Amino acid sequence: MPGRLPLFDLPVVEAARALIGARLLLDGVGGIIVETEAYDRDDPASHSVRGPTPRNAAMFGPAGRAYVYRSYGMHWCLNVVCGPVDHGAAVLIRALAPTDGLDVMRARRGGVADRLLCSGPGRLCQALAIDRSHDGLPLDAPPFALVPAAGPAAIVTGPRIGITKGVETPWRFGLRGSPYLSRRFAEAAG
DNA sequence: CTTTCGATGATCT
DNA sequence: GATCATCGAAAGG
Repeated sequence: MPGRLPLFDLPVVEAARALIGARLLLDGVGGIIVETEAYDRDDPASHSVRGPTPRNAAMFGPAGRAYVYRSYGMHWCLNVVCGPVDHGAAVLIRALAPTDGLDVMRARRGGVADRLLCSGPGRLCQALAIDRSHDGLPLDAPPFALVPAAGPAAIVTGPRIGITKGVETPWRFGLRGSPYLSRRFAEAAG
């Protein structure tokens, strides 16, 4: 399987950490992943908790593919399916530090400040023009590209955002100090 | 600065 | 019919 990345096969929480610092591009447009969240198979917050459905089918397929779904009727969200085949776990990509195709992203995002181009799961999908047509596609092959981080990243951890179940599980991960996070992490004082 | 709230439609019960 | 893995504008301190 050419181009397949080892991190795809990690347990989903480890994969969510490993994806921090990786570069994600679609048609050459994108940036460095700075924020992720893990969603596991029997996780009350996960779309996969009640088993396969038409919407979440990609979560139960091979790792390394995209799971794209519509959120609140108007946004798209991108996940990386991770773990064993058919396991039903995925990493939500929540924010990028934009590095490639800035002008394209600015146009798609209606001229917002650069720090808001990809600082949120809905925002980054708008900036990269991700939609349902990308559901199930491999993320390490065209039109996508996914380049792992060169070395270990400084990672901050906290509870996931916007959910009503599993609210205390600390499966949100961010690149420490990045100005492109969708929200700040509550870092320890001192 | 913070909190609140409407938009908007697929998905699942 | 209820529930959203969100965003941005508006209102309040």
